Amino acid sequence: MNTSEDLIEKFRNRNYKITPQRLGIFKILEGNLDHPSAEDIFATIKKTYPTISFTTVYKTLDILEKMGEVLKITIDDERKHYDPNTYTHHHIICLGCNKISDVDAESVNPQLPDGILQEFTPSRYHVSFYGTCKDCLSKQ
Amino acid sequence: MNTSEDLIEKFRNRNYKITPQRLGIFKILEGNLDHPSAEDIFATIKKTYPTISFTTVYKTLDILEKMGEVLKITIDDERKHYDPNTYTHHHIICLGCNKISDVDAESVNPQLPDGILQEFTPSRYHVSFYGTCKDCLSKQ
DNA sequence: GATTAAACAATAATCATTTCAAATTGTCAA
DNA sequence: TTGACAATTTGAAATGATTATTGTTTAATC
Repeated sequence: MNTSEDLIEKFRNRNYKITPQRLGIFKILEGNLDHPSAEDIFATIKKTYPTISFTTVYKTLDILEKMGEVLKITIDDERKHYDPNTYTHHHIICLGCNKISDVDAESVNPQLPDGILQEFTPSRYHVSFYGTCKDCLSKQ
Repeated sequence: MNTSEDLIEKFRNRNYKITPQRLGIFKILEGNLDHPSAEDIFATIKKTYPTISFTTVYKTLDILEKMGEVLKITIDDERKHYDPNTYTHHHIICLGCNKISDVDAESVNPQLPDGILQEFTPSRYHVSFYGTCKDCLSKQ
């Protein structure tokens, strides 16, 4: 997973400018395991950078996604989430509170049947587990 | 997978009315393997039922989803898709043309690690394979 | 056929996301 | 260190998917 410094370096390599806004977003993403939505990130950065606009957040996330430095997760019906951990892994989402947690890739091992391989060339895959978390279970 | 008659029966059991519009939607879904979006379904039914409104399509799909008779698929960034095949299975999506195809469940067999099972009670899972289809591959 | 609750169509509202034009700001060379 | 320029930020407005509202119509039941 990238540190802010990694991302600064990678932005420089592509001649993208390092602005305080972008730096703030990098810091929020650094080591983040919470799978924040664009709105979450906007709300967080606004505390230290009150004038930042939503557009800037979206654009920066878009750049990061196109660079392959964050993953856009579409497991939630409501909104998209961003994940700075680009190493192959999977997710479990609680149907009660929508919290998303990580599942390591090694243990999960889905197989693609031979028939499909003649029609498609897969490049990656993602497993979404749906269920109920401990907290939501105890509330029921 | 449900036939129109199955859905009529299930609607009756819940005291939902059978209208020509709903019947039209049932027929479109019957045996459908194309994973249509709400817009696709709207466009199709409009040919035989030009006065139908978008709202009616959404509401009917919403009822069907809540009844568990169709699945709402969120694997496409752009819009949601509906799948009348509610038997556990998975999907492969072409990154070139966004076409979604089915993958049978038996062959795919993801495992959820023990550690996670103490935190979450999974109820279902879904695997999304991403790749390039034969057609798009030949175009490159 | 009359009654009534449910479903319809039309329209407006909402929500996440994108686009746009103008103002601002990093960057780099002088 | 400064100035120029292109990239970036901003705020507002647009978009596209989806949901809510509201009168009108209709399916189901008698």
